[in-house]
Amino acid sequence: MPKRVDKQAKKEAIAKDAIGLFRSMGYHRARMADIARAAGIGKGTIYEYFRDKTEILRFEFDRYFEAFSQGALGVLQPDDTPGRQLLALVEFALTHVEAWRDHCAVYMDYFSEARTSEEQLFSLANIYDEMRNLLKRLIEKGQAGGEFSQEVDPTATADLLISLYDGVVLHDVFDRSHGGTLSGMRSVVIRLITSGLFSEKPGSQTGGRQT
Amino acid sequence: MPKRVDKQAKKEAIAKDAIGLFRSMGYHRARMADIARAAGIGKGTIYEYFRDKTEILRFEFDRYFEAFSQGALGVLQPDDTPGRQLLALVEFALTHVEAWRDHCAVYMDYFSEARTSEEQLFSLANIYDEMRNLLKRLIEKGQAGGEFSQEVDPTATADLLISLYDGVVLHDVFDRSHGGTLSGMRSVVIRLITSGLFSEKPGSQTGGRQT
Amino acid sequence: MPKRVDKQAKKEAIAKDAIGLFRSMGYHRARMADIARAAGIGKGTIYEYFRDKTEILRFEFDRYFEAFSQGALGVLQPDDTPGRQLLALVEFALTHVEAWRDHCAVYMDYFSEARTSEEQLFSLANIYDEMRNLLKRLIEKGQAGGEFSQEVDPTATADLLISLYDGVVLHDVFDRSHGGTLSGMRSVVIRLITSGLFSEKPGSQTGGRQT
Amino acid sequence: MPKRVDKQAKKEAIAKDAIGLFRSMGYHRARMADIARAAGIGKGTIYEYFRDKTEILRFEFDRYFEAFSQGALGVLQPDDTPGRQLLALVEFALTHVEAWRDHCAVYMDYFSEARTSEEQLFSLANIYDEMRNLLKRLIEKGQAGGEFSQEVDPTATADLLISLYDGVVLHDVFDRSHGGTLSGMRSVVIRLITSGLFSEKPGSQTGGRQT
DNA sequence: AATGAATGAGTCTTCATTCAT
DNA sequence: AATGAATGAAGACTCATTCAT
Repeated sequence: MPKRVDKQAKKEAIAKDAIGLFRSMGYHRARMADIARAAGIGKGTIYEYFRDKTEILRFEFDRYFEAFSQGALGVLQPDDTPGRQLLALVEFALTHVEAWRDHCAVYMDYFSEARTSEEQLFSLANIYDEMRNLLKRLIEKGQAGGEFSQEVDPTATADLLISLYDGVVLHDVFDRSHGGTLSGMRSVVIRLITSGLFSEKPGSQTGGRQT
Repeated sequence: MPKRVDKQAKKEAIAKDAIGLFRSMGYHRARMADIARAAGIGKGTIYEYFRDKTEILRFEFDRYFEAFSQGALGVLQPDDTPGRQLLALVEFALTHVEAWRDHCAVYMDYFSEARTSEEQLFSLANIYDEMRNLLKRLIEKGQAGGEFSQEVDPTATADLLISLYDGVVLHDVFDRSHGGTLSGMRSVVIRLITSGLFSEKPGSQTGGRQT
Repeated sequence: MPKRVDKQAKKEAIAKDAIGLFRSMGYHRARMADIARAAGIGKGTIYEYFRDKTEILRFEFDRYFEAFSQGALGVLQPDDTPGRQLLALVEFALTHVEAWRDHCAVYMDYFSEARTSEEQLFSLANIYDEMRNLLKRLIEKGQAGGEFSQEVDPTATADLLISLYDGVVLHDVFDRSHGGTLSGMRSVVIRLITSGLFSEKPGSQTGGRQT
Repeated sequence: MPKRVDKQAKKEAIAKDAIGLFRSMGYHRARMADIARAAGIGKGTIYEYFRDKTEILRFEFDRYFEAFSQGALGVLQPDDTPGRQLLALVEFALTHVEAWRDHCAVYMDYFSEARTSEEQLFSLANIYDEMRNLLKRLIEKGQAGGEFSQEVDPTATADLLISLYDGVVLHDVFDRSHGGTLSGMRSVVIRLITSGLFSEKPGSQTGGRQT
């Protein structure tokens, strides 16, 4: 039993070091030898813990998404209104990006790999579906209770929110120079979701949107 | 006396075929031989038009971003209010995604490559800066005129909108299965930006969650 | 007939430009495109005058060796003693190196290519044989007349002189930095051949060479 | 726990096999696959020991020159006269050519490569300088002691001797057919250096041709 | 369990040569 | 005769993976 734990711990340690390397030099540029060096082990040892290079990526992103799922469920207070729950989710999502910065930087590599992988080992579609359904139900409930606007399509909105999340992750990688766009972005996201960018009396303004 | 060829046209044709291939099999998986076959030319001929593999990617994304920049400026009616201009930009951005679907699918490969490229030939930062400034000025003008909410930070908002765009591009790739999430997303995006997801009288509800 | 002359002249012009290029960047590093550019013609045009790349090399070194042969014969005054004739040859050989500096710099490339060429198109062996025989006969005649030392083997001596020539050519390429070793070397070579490096009364000194 | 290998010994073994191959088929014609086969290893294994193809060449010629330097110093008996030392050096040099025949055959490839190499990693100039200085000092000492002729310039003479060596090396490659010109050449070289080719009383004869 | 030496399939890239114009 | 666009065979080099120790 203690051996098992050690194995699992070492596997996680290797993967963590690998992700750190992927972040700094990219998944494709990082060679197995680099990963081994970063993890302070021999090259062959990696294969005692991972079938191949992509499995390291998969392993870490399974953890990433698992943590996201768990965390998302954790912030949902059953007694809250759907609106509050949605905002809690958004809040959590941004926190998650901050807490998993290394992974976010590798997000594109992961997607890129996942998209063209021959074996459909990557469960991206599932993860998306899961999140989409969660959000969809939330929105529908909110619409039923009159809290959310009736005008939006729940599925499309769910997709939009996921896209927004993906975009924030993606964008954050490139604007590390800005010194972290995330902190400033939090309140804007909340504002956007609650009442949009326009000032209080939207009235006739929106009606005129040109085709 | 030698063979006459429109070099520019052929270069574009090769790159276009290459992007199509990158879309279907991914940038890294596509070998130069595949590109040559897809373009109906010999392997060596590619090098008559491109220095190396990455230059194909760069070339096409320069076109992509150039088209975006030009198109974005094109939809801005000087007489419109900032609000209308912003909505026009959003509208255009979504159209652009639809018109450049192949490129969008390769977006991640491009970013991934650009991020870790040794040569800093990729002008991603410039493009982001350009768009950010454009949006920022628009928002500031809108705030000055009372059309936009005073509560949001212009820079953060610009970042958010760019992120939203990137996210839509990124996400669209994976939900091709859905049969195009874009069409449904358009109205939601407009709604989100104009008045948020909540119904008209959100009042005090949101205040509770903001940490 | 005038056309013929033009062809021949152009062929020589191309080859000359090519040799200049070989000198500066080496035979292997110089591409046909470089040669064409240096000659101010199209890439394909080279093949109107030369079967392939090696033929340029061969053509120029045929000229080099032909000029050497002709020149060598030219300086041989039939009335001179073999000793004077030998010195005249040495004198000429050094002059030849100076006059064909470009070729000398490419000497190694030529030898290297000639040595491993599949087709035995290169007439190096013939040239060596010719020169060896010329020198050998000269030395034998000189020995018969008492002018040359009886102690040396004519064939070995002929080889030595050829080696000396090759060495001077080879060495000269690398010591361009010295500002031309050739001028200073002339008198030393003459001295070496006439009476060696030791002072007049060699007597017992040479006898003692160990092993 | 992993395989134990004497890296240095294996590196030398590979390089030795490679040089043998270069001798028979030339440096440029030998492909990495050929080298691998000759060394009885896999293609990739070469790169565990050498950065690239030229490094094999460099490595072996560093050894060649190092052995020459060491050997040359080894035959210099401090008590000997400069004349005897010079002859010992000549003797050694010819022995060295015989002992390093493979390398001599590749000499031209090496020079050719070294001359046009972009990286100035090849230390040919240094080696030449070192030998030139050694010889120069020797000659000067011999002149001071009256053993060598005062008429020759020490530097030019040193250059001449180096050239002679280079020439012998170079020439030997092409006359393998002769069944080894070296043995016969030894006595001629000694004779040449000690007292030239002419018989004892050259007197005024040489004076007439100079210039 | 751990290792790193060995491997060769795979990839990009080069460049002499051809040939349609 | 002249050209340069096109080509693909050839070659150097990479790197994930294996396996003997």
